[in-house]
Amino acid sequence: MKEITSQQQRVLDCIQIYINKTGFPPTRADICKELGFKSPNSAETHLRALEKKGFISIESGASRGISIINNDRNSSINSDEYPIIGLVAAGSPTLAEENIMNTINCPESFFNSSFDYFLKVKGLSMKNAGIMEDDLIAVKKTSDIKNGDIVIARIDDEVTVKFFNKKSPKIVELEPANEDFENIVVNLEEEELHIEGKSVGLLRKN
Amino acid sequence: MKEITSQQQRVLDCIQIYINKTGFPPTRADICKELGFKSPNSAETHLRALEKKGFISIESGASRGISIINNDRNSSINSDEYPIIGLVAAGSPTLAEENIMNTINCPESFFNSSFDYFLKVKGLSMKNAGIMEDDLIAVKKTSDIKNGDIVIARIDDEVTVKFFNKKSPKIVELEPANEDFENIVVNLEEEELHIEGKSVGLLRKN
DNA sequence: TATTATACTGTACATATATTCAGTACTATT
DNA sequence: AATAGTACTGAATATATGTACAGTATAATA
Repeated sequence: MKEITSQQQRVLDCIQIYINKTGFPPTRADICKELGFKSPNSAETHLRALEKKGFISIESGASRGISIINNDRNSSINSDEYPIIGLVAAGSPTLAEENIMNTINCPESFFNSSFDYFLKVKGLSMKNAGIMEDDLIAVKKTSDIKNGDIVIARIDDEVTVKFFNKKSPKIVELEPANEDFENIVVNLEEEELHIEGKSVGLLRKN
Repeated sequence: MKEITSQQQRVLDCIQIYINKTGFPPTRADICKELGFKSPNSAETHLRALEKKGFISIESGASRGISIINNDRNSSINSDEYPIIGLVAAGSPTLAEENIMNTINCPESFFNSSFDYFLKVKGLSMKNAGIMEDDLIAVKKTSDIKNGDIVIARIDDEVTVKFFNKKSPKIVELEPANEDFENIVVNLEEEELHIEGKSVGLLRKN
């Protein structure tokens, strides 16, 4: 699979959004309208490029004959198989194979936002937020974090799940939801804080 | 919602199968080809009937503008659609249409056990068990209950989610997981206790 | 330097498609 | 007996749509 360009990604996203919204794929004209193109051939050439690269298939002659090819090898965006990663005290929750305990088949639009993997929770530091040991948190890899979000944070090799609270441009507090645990105060000038992502959902099996 | 006729059901199934196969809805001609009709108007009239009865929506003027309206009742094909039922204080959590708030597409083997519906939780009586307001509990309709199971219990018209604890052949205690709530002691000789099912999993969107 | 890929505008046209109209026939309901 | 719904055939047509052709421009590659 070749690389996708940013414009081609825009077109691909546009198709997916259109299908989600209407239930059927867009025409060339629909894509032009969504993305501001003035010629249907602009959409056409992008579609042919996406087809050539294997991202979509186009039924020749048929109207709205575009379908998105699910290729889970490529991005985690189109995949229905989501990995479960164990929250180990030391080390970043990477998608490296040795950290993947299992996978779960799950619709892409299962939670309100897309997500990248499930994190298996250790400990009870977020107990009062209803996050218990062995719960699976749906994690979206993003740096778009607001105060009050439940984030997966890493300081050096220590990974934790906490509430995010930016007190000042320099100070971030990571707040547990359990009276037995203390706030973690991070001075961004002294320590490196990595936000691996945020929680967009939770799954529990019992 | 009116009743569907057998021919209309065939057309509806045909549309669903076509979408599953190709990724986009069929044309009138496609439906004719699949079902052996000789005139596109045969498909057209069935489509209009299905639209009138609320099974599909048709985008006027658009080609392939058919989309199936999600109605879990009509799910011979989509066995992965589970209803969400609101936990109302009064009344049994039935699958009657008026109680279904929404549906979720979910693999059948998503939790460790099969289940029948999602129950949307009201209140915080199971807070310490990690069950928060608006969480969705995956409920399996069963009477195979052990002590310690989280059950959906009904006494008269009152429905609650609690831990199940059979103290004696006559006495069942329904125990909340929140110090602000009291145990419900049920004397089976005096009151009727209906166990609607038990929790086999939990889903939270945030 | 020539070639290829990307990224568009603009026009044109064959055909794919929705949709209407005119019929026929059967069934159930009022 | 009249009306409405179902279940079709068959033909006609406006328009929705895919797709080719003719350009322009930029960037990267061989």
